[in-house]
Amino acid sequence: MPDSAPTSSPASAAEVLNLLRSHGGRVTRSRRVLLEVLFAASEHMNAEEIGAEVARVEPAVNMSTVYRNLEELQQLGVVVHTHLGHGPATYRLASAAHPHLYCESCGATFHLPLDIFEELSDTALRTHGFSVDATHFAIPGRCAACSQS
Amino acid sequence: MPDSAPTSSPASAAEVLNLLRSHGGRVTRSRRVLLEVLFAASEHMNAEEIGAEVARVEPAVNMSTVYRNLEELQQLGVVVHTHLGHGPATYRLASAAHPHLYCESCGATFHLPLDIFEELSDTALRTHGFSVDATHFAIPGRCAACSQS
DNA sequence: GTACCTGCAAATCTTTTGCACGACA
DNA sequence: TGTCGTGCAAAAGATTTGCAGGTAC
Repeated sequence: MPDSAPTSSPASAAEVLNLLRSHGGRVTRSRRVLLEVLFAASEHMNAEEIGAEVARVEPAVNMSTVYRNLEELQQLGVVVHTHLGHGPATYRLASAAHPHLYCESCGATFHLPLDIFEELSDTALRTHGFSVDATHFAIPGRCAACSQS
Repeated sequence: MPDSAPTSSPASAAEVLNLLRSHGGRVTRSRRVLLEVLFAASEHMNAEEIGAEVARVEPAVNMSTVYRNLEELQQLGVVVHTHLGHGPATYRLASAAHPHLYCESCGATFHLPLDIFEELSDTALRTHGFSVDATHFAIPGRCAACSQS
């Protein structure tokens, strides 16, 4: 299995299944449903939520299968995971990745445009030769409501 | 026990012990040694490393005691913890807190001056009323060496 | 003396892994 | 048919918690 292939972000579950096949993988029920869930998701979902959603269509999918398939899809570059503060990782399609603010007090999250990281990324690259990944961990802090109390 | 008191960062273990006492806490051997370890630390240490270091002076300190005391000190505002990528949290004196870059490939960390976050913090505050905590989670990415390969 | 701390063991939560069986190509 | 995927159960790692006994003040 190759490392994060720079694929041109597949736009449907069917395309990802083809990609899987072309990498020697097999198309199974749980993979098909997992992908449908991910393509239908509007919000971040953690592994358990994804498993629950998959189970609505395909009961008794095991969490280990969910984790293994999410890992597989991450290696194909189709899926990424993000850490929002403490607690379980959240997963989504790589094409939908973006930076987040995460309130450590109430758990609220806010989406940010990628360019908010521009200056920081440039500085990190210039001073340390370091390439910033702005989407893997949320920026923690306190939201407006929680700052007042 | 009060929430994160805005104390004027104590400069020695003895000062923190006084602070503890003034909050109804007691000065115990494990607390004294834990503080000495933290004041002597030049690098980030995770809970296990701290426990090992404490055990050199005071054998058989239990990890649960280490965790409980670290938590206590965080509530007093004396200690903070930082997450460097996946893996255990690292602890240090709040007065020594600063942002980090963390290489997801080799695990190397780089210290950053706080002002590298200035623009991002300003934007988050202006657009979302959000106060960024730049030290709680490291900025992930790839260091210069790992970017080449 | 009493409230607070500690050790010990067990529980927690998320994620990973070993193994034998079942299914896609 | 042979390889790959799955379920199940158990392990893993980091941290938390309940409880009974010990200690600072």
